[in-house]
Amino acid sequence: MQKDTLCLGLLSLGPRSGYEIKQMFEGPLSDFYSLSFGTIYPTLNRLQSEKYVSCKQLSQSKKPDKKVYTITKKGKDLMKENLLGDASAYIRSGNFGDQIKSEFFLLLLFAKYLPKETLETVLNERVLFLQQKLQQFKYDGPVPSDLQALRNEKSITFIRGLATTLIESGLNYMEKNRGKLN
Amino acid sequence: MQKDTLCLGLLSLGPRSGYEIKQMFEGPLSDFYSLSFGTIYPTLNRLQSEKYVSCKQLSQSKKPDKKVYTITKKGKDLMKENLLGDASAYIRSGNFGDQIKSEFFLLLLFAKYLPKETLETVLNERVLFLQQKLQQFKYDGPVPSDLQALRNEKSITFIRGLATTLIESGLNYMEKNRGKLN
DNA sequence: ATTATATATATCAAACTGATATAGATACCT
DNA sequence: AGGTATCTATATCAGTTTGATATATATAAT
Repeated sequence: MQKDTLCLGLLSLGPRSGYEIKQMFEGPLSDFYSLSFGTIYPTLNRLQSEKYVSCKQLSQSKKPDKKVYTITKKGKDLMKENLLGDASAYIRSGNFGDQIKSEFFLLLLFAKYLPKETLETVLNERVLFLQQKLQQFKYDGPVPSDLQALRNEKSITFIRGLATTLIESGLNYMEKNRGKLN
Repeated sequence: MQKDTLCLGLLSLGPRSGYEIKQMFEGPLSDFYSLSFGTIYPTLNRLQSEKYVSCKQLSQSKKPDKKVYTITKKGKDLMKENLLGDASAYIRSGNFGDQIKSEFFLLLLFAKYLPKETLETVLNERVLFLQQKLQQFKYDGPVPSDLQALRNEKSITFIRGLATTLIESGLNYMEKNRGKLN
């Protein structure tokens, strides 16, 4: 999915600044996709110059000003059109896997070259990390408005359930089988 | 993990050409990491000029010549040193998640903008893909030598078991809960 | 005061990808 | 015999993306 469609999609959930969009990519969304500032800011500027989003400079007390972007009618139309194109391209491409770069799995692959205690630490930290992730996905209390906007999406129920299931079965497997690595 | 360490690590499993390294990244390894030709070839050339690998031009019948790279003692030393550094950096970084770009999850997130039948196709194709992946990970018969080299690694038993568990629980969840997306 | 931290925007060198070019060899079709 | 397609194999590069850095405002802590 191109960055334009993704930014427009996130803005369709409510007006946001570039900084807030980045924050969405650092919460639970980070497990599925991410974009850096170097991509987000230029994209928003271009989308604005092409009238797909409008922009209001907002003064805040206790914080620096921010530029809040709102998706326009033209932007929503483009988003829907692109989304359809992306889905068709996804289907036609025949490539239904995710693009993954996993430092953890590479370290496991070359585990035999690592001291035993280093490997143990890597595994322990990964388990702790996954346990935290699991709590995040299960947590149902109040969250910042950026994340609440995501959470209001109907499909998020399905996605959170899937993430929870995957992490739980992964943790379970690791705790039962980590002995095989020694 | 830097590309140098990764290429050396793969060459430590046996001599390979750039094309064969790329093929390893297109098999089961693709689910954990990947590098493109544009990264692999320049890396191998540099590693050779710095004596971390040696290179033999090989004539083949029925196929074009290939350049087969073999890791040197100096290369193995660098690999082990880098691997230790990578593991320490991983632990210190505090970032234990994987970097993921998932077109599938983004399409799910914006599912409400997609026609019902498009969403159904996306889900059906993903399920078929995962079922194939599962068979690949479970398959224990003969494979090309590149993949056999990976399979001989002791840690692969753990990794294959983990991948199998994750895919199975994911498929199970999707088949039980996909109704929630309508 | 100084340091640290958080919010916020912006830019850019370095790295990486995806596409393309080139080329040898086989295989199939007409 | 010529044309097309496919697979193996190496190489390059424009365009994209990241990760780091710069700049600035404001609060909080030492």
